[in-house]
Amino acid sequence: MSGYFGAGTRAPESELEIIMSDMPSCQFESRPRRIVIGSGGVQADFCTNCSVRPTSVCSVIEPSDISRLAEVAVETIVSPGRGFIEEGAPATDFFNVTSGTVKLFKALPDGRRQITGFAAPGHFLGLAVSDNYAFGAEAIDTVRVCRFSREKMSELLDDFPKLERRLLEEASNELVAAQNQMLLLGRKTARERVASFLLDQMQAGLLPGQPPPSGGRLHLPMTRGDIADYLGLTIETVSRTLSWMRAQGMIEVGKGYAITIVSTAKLEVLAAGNS
Amino acid sequence: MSGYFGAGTRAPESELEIIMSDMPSCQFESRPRRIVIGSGGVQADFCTNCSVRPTSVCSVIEPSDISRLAEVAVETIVSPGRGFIEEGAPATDFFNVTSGTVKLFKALPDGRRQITGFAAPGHFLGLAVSDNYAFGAEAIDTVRVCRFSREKMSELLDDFPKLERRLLEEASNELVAAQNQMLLLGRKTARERVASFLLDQMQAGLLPGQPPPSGGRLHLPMTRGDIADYLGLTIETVSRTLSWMRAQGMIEVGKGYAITIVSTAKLEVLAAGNS
DNA sequence: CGGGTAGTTGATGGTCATCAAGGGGGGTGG
DNA sequence: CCACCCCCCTTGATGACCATCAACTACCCG
Repeated sequence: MSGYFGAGTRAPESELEIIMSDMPSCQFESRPRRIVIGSGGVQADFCTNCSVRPTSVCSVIEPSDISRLAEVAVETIVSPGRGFIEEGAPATDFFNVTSGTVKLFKALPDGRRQITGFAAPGHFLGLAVSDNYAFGAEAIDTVRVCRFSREKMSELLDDFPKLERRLLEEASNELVAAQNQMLLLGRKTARERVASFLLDQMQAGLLPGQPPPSGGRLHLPMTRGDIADYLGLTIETVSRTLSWMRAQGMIEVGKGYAITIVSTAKLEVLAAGNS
Repeated sequence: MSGYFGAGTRAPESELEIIMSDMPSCQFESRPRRIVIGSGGVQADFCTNCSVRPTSVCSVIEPSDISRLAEVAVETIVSPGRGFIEEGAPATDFFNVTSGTVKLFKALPDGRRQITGFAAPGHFLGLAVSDNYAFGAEAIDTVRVCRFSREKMSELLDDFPKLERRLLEEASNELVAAQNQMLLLGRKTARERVASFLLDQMQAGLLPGQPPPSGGRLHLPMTRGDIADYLGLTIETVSRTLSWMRAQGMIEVGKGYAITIVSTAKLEVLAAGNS
């Protein structure tokens, strides 16, 4: 319970904590400054009213047992650019994303970085057998997560076998995604990678949770740099490829983080591996 | 039970089946010709004497319940170059590798292939939520696998909660490996990739199961082509890189599939990301 | 208005893929 | 037994794709 979450003092019964952004850029070496606001008894409806419960691992807990869940969950707000899991640090907690988008990554000593995935609301984080986190996690926009201590989670697993099966399902899904990403990183060209990425993002938007399905219009929360680190490319190549796709009439690139997919068909041809 | 395993007739009580290599090269489109040799009642010691049980998921089943395991397991021999899981085919079975090495892969329509992992004895295959396999699997050398039908496996999971936890552990380990591989594929140079691969292979050799730990001497069962498809490179680049490492005094390249690691330290410097 | 971040576009170069040729080993059949 | 073939591997020559370096714009915030 000490360890990564640093030197802040926390009333054990608190139910909301905030990891503030106190530096302009994300220097991961610095510990996040945690500020606790609000404290008091645990609310019984804390989980009942959770917007992502239907789509998250928590859905397997019966309503009658929800209080058990609420007892061990600590809601945490992480501001944009803030890291809340440090690669290699002792793995003390599990997390469940309830809003916002998280990037998961691994890094080499010289700073090269690979984003291994983006975690949207409903996503469960921290599956690792080792005592240390195998990856880092950082908030892209403002993120809310439910935090569970490892011990408490272990107790929950003992009491709710369904939870374990659900986690296995979650892990299996991630494995499939990881295999797809390996194919992308190992064998696809830059154009194919970007096309695959855009289609995946559209797919993710159509799923439950997340903003409503809008006709080909994407609002990507991540920067070009994040996309590059996810696709194993550079910022420039991502930018150039998007420009090329726009010139081909496949997409429209709006201001900020908006991209509109004009021709899903053309992108699919690309993503499947034709130039 | 029909489906991928083709048109062979099998006595339901048989306990050993063989997937023969009946073609010089591995044409995956052809169904493996399955020949059943030996039949009769299930042996109680079938699993008790299994060499990989201590290191596989089966280890969580108590000796008193071992017969339950033996009832649903079908031992299968797959000859070199034979595929026994086809990407996209209905996922009817799970597998547990008991000897030999398996390559797991995904492919693009034009034939580009990415090997997502090698499965050594003790490895559990087939974790997928979907009704179809997300990857293909092919024997590198002569492989023995224990095959479990999906339904029977599901029953086992209901009866042995420990099994589920063990599978979750297995999946988590694979996820960590997949994340490492994404970092490798997305951000490492050819030299770094090959160095990482050699070190990983040495590590795998030191683990329980597998041949005994020998001083830096590796016997890689896979071809250069497999290594290339695993590392996202070409055969030529793998070959050139190995030659370069030999010239640097890092390794010795023996005949066949033997490689001796001379300087682990130099390889580690490389793998961590220095040129 | 100045500084910082994010993005786009251009010029150039390096890393690795591609094309090509040749050697060595294991299998089969004459 | 040797010729032949096929596969695997190695090494060389060339070129493409994408990274790197660099300049410029837009935007946000003080």
